[in-house]
Amino acid sequence: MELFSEHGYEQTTVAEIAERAGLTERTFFRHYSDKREVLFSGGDEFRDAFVGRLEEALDSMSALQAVTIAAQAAGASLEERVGRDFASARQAIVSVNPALRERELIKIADITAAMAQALRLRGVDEPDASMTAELGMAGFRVGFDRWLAAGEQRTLPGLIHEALGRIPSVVGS
Amino acid sequence: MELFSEHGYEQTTVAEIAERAGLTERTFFRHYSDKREVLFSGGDEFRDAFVGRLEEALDSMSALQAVTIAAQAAGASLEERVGRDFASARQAIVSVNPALRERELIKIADITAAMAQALRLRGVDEPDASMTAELGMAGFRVGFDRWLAAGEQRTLPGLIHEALGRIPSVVGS
DNA sequence: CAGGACCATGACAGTTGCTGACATCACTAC
DNA sequence: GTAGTGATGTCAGCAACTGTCATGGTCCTG
Repeated sequence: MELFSEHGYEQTTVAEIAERAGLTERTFFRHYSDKREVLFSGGDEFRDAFVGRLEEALDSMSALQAVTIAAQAAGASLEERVGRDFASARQAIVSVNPALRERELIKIADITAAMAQALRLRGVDEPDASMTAELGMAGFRVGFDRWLAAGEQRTLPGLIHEALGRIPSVVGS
Repeated sequence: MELFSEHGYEQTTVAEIAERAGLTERTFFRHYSDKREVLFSGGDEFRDAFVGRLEEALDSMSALQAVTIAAQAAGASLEERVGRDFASARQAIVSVNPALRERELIKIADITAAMAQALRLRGVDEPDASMTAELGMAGFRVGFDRWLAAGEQRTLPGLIHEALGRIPSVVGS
């Protein structure tokens, strides 16, 4: 994060990162599958928070409600684990770099696919399972973007809830 | 496509592609920004079909209806321009390769952002603009995936329409 | 405590994607 | 006919990534 903030992501070489960490370049690639992964290390916990909470919630409510709960839980987990300041600094680096955006998008897509699979296992048919998962993730993304907007005071789960709460009127109008 | 089908995407070098095309490797990179782009050459037309149709449709109907029309138009354009067989062969290569999936996802994300921007210019506020755009793209994706499923007979626009038509009941149940 | 089975790291060479710089050649405008 | 423009070739070079082998530490076991 230090090096990326100072010189930008592309201008920072893996050799420099390794040196700053007191490691060899070869060792870096043993810990991270590629250069981009340094910025995505907490991804597994995030996915597990998302999907795990979804599976729990599915016992007692509709699919979309459960997905909403899961998205909010993932947001709460993110807010607690890393905080808004870190998330904002990280996003400033990721959002301006196509290669990093791509990596972020595929992580999100994989979580969406995992949610759809969980819904299918609970008896939700296609295309409803995929659409519901996509809706939930759309709510997360829209809420997340607004959470990092300048001057925003609300909590991430609150913004996610608001985004998903807009669906009925978007559909109805 | 030939080389990728024979040896796989990663096992095919740019030098081989260039040689098969009777070009130099350097010339390849003058036509395509990177190795992945050979498989995404029609992307601009696709995006224009999507966003252009959305802007037209916004004059006479609700935002979600317009997005639905746009997604169906993009689907029709795709079906007509490349056909199901080619799309299927291409997807078989793209879907198994993370690097190619990433490229596909960022193209989709850019179109989604362009749709949200078009909606905002027509007076749709946030978060509704982003949510509507995300909904429309979700419908396209779900429809597209089913279009390529084995044994599927329906048209791509028809499947997109069906996917988006499921939203009210997903929300309501 | 000796010996061996690991596991993380270092060292090093090699491949491939991609870029900058310069030269060449065909074509067009005037 | 000449100058300009655009597409291509040539070449050198960087940086991301990988395979392979060596080294050193830790832990387990007899």
